[in-house]
Amino acid sequence: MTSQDVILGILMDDSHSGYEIKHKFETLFSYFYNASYGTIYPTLGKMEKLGLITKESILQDGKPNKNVYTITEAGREAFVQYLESDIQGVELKSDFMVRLFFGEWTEPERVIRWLERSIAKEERQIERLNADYERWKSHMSPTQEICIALGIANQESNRRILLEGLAKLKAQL
Amino acid sequence: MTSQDVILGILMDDSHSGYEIKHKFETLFSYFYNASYGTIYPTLGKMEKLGLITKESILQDGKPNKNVYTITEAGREAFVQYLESDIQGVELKSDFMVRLFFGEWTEPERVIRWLERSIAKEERQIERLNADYERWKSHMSPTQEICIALGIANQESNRRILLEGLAKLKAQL
DNA sequence: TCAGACATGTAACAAGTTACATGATTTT
DNA sequence: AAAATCATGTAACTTGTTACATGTCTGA
Repeated sequence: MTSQDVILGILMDDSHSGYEIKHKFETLFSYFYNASYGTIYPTLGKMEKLGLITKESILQDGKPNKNVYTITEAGREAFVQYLESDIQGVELKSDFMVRLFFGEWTEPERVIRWLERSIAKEERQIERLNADYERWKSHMSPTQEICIALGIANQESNRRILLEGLAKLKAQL
Repeated sequence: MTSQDVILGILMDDSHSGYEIKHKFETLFSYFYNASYGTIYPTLGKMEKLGLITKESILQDGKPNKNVYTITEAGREAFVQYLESDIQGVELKSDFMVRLFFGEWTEPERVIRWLERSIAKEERQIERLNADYERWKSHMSPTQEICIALGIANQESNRRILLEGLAKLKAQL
C-alpha cells in the first residue's frame, strides 16, 4: 500500500484537491492512515504525469486557486490492481506502549500520569469516532461500518485495560 | 521516541549484541515496535561514538564474533531523559483497514476472503501473545503485564468485530 | 543436503516529515 | 488583534528498509 493507492481510493467516487484529500485523511481516516502535504502534493504531481489522474484549475475569488484532480480510466485500473494485490501487515509504532514496557525504570507516579492521560485521550477518541459515525452512517458502506466499529471497539478495549491496570498500580503504591 | 531510546531501554537491565536486540524486537515487542538490522547496527555504532554504550567483542568458536554492548552512566541518563520527555502519539498504518474502507469497489467475495484471513491471523496472534504471557509472566513487571493485556484485549476485540462484520456481509450476499 | 540459527555490517534506495514561502478571508 | 481556514508547493532532512556480502554449525 502506497500513498498513491490511498489517494486513488479517495478519488474513486469524487474529484478532489490536495487540500481536500488532506482533510479526508484527518477526519475519516487518521485512525489507520495519514499523510502530510509534503507527501500529498508531490504524489498528485507524479500521478498526473503517469496519467492516473487529470488536473483542472479552478479560479476562486478571495481564495487561492484550487487544483481539482479527477481519476482516469488508467487510474481506476491501477486501483483495482492494488485491491487484487497481497495485503501488507499492519505497522504500529506506539511510544506509549514502549514506555509502559520500560515503566519499571521510572517512578510509579509518572507511570500513573501516563495512564491517566492515555485514558483521557482514549475517551476523547471514542467520542469523536461515535460522533463521526452518527454524522456519516447514512452514507457509509457496510465495510466502512466495520472499519469504524473496529476503531471504536479497539479504543473501548484500551480504555478498559488501562483503567484496570491503573487500579492495580495504585493499589501497589 | 527514536530507535536509540528503545535500544537504551533494552540495555537497561542487561548487555546484549545487535543480533539479540533484533530477537527481542521480534519476540517481546513486535506488536508495538520493530526495527531491522539496517537500523540496529548503525544505531549501535552511533551510540558507541556518543558514549552511551560500550562495546566488548567476544570470540566464539564455530560462530562469528559477537559484539556485546553495555549501557554507560551517560546512556542511563539519556534513557531517563527520554522517559521524562513528552509522549508521541501512536502511529498506525493498516493496509487491511484501508481496503475495508474502500471495500465497495471490489466483489463481496474478495472482501469476505480478506475478513476470513484477517480473523485467522488475529487468532494466531492471540495464541502467540497468550503463550508469550505464560512463558514470561513470572519475570514480567506490572507495567509489562498491562502491555501484554492491551495487546491480547485488542486482538480479541478485533476478532469479535470482524466475525460480526463477516456474518453481516454474508447475510447480504 | 538443505533450511535455519548464529552473527555483523554497508550501500542503495524509498518514503515521508518539517519547515519555509506566500497570502487573502473569516471567525473568535 | 490573533488565530483558523483556505490553498499550493518545494527543499532539506530524517528515518528506515531491502538487498547484498560473508561464513559456520546444527538439526531435520
